[in-house]
Amino acid sequence: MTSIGVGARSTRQREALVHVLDEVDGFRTAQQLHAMLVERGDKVGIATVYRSLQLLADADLVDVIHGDDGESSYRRCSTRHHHHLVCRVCGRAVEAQAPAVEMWVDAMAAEHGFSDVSHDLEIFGTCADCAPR
Amino acid sequence: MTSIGVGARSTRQREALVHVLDEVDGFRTAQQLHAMLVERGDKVGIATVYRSLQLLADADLVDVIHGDDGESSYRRCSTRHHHHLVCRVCGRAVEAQAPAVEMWVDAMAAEHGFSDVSHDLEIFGTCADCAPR
DNA sequence: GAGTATAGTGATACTCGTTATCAATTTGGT
DNA sequence: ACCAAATTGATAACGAGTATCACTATACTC
Repeated sequence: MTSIGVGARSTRQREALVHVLDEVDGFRTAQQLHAMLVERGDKVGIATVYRSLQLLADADLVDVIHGDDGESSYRRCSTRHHHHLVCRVCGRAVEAQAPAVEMWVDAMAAEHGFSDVSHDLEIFGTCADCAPR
Repeated sequence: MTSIGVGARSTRQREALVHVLDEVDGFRTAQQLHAMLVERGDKVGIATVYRSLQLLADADLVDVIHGDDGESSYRRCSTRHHHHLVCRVCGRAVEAQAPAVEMWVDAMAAEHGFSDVSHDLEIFGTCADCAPR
């Protein structure tokens, strides 16, 4: 059994990436994750990091957020639908569910005749640890 | 008085961009807007389009959304806080306000000790006109 | 355990959206 | 009209992410 997905092979590189993802509880960019792997002594190419992250994302094993600068950040998380409260400074994230939001979104979309609806809600702030005293 | 912001000069290029933005009610990428300007016969460099869009965005005169592919789209809109229901196909957007969401977000952030909180909520779907029959 | 089809890897070239550079031009105020 | 400062635009540069392709590792079969 692999931690990646059905039909995907278990390789040293993928295991290492999953291991690193499990070590942090915040969002990290592909480049940051690659740097962490190199620092740990795991030799993994940057292309493999991108490919594996895409696999994980497709399997809903990691969440992806798109920053204002267009760079994507990744984080291991639960598979059921949820939103994030993300620290702008350290990337630490808190998962949250909001049934009220889901309902409002669905009603909104239905009212305007939109189908095949999805949504994106991310909350950004500065966490207590990173706040200037 | 300029339509761009305080301290900014009113130039032919900026007026043309604002004009084009007013013509469409959906989100458009910088490249699409540039193409529209060229088609209209307005000679504007692509760099100026990017610079002007950034000015408008900083002045909260246009909204920006970041697609999954990292490309940004822009749309002229009201200055007060709101969310969007955006058609994936044609870019058409409906503005909406959701006090319930705002309240949930604030409560959520306070509960976890986050400060300086902002949020992003975009709803994507296929509008009635673009839906396959 | 050896053989093998095939998925995965990685160095690198490439794409493409966006930003920086900088000389030439335009604007707003005097 | 004059001038300082802002703006423009052609183009070079940048950077995240993807495609290429020869080589390697994995999983499966016998």
